[in-house]
Amino acid sequence: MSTQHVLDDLEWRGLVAVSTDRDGLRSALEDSLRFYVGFDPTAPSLHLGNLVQILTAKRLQDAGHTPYALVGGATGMIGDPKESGERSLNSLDVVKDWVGRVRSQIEPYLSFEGPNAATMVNNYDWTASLSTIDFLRDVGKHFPVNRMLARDVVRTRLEAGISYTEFSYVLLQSMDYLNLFRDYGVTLQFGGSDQWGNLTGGVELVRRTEGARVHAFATPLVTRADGTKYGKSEGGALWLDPALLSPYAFYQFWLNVEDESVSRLLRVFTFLARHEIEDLEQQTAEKPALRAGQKVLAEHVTTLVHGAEETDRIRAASAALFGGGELRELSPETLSVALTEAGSLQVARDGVPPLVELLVESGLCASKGAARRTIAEGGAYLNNRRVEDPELIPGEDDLLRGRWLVLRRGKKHFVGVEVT
RNA sequence: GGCAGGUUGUCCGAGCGGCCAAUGGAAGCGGACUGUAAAUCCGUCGGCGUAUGCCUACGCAGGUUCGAAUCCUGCACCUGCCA
Repeated sequence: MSTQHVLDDLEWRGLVAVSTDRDGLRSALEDSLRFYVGFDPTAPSLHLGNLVQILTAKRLQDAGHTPYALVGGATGMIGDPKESGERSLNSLDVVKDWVGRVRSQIEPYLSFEGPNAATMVNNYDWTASLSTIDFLRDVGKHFPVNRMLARDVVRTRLEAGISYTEFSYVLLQSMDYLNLFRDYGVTLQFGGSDQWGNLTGGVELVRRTEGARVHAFATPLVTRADGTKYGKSEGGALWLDPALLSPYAFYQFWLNVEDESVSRLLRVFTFLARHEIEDLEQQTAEKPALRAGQKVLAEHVTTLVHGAEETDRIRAASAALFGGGELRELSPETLSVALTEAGSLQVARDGVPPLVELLVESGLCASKGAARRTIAEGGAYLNNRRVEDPELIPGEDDLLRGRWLVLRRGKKHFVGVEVT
């Protein structure tokens, strides 16, 4: 696909935060190799952070390498230790359900045909029937506890407490690498940088048991320019499942990315060529107000995740709502598409409630108290005009095209009300 | 096992009998400025309510008191020191 070394491309995109022996990795990637990346079903959907791994896998596949996408039916039953504290265990049924969902979220991005077709694997297959004795003898023996205790996550957790279950997680993931090496000849694993300890655990296990040198690298954590996590201000994780985060909200997230991060995110999340990205970077630097980078980023990633048709509708919706034009002049079709994308609710014509209640019912405000506050602060708008009377009941005159009301909280939260 | 200290709102962290829905910081939310950006400034920040009103809340369960986040008893968990 490209004459450029795939490692150069990954590094240029900032996707390699840390790796095992770089020269070794480089020469390993000269030939077609088999690699794997794992996803634990710890939620009903994957999120933005996982998308980095999925896209990185695709980049490697496009470069001629063979992907093994692992879904952690076993590791998901355990949960890897995170700094904030012990996880609560999920039942086998829940995990199985999530395995299916996660799996179907990964599949669209990889090719399952051709000489380097992808394979989906589930570590439950080689873990479920493993006996404790075999596990402790064959795997446990290779893990010095003093080394395990030295890991950052573990050290942090020693204060607050960590169960043996989570402490043992690294053994399971390392065993995955060993299995995939033995069964499929996999010689590269990558993951998020918070997985580095687990990645090297596998590399070391393969070295100790098979005497083979395999590779690993970690992608950086995707954060805001100031280092904080994305998703916080959006009121939740940035899910890929449209049922958990509407494609409209997904698109808006990208469109609102701060200038400082556009370049980095274009590199990580798009398949645009280097010169196209550099061009956008220049535009962003020269005329940031046009937000050329954000627009391309939003379109590209939304198309990738939710498809071109959906993206078209969202673009139309965004233009209608944020365009600054008179809402009354929008065609019925545009209005309907825009408000359906942004989110809407239906209300009976003879029972239109006062503004406070509309704000709550639409989900724009969490409670009546919050709605009153918003109105008092001047943050409530009907059809893009500020409304200061909490008891106002929208009438016939307020209806756009005879049936729509556009409710807005703050600068950019819209909800449509369809009066039927 | 003994001794000492801790457990407060989304998070951190004050309060130590009434003036406490609870100081302060962070996050969040709204406004101003701008570009649906960042930074900054201002406001707001448990629920219900037109209300000086009611309800829920300071680890859990009881008790003392006219009145408790604040005092007492028991329980759970955490931390430190000694075994």
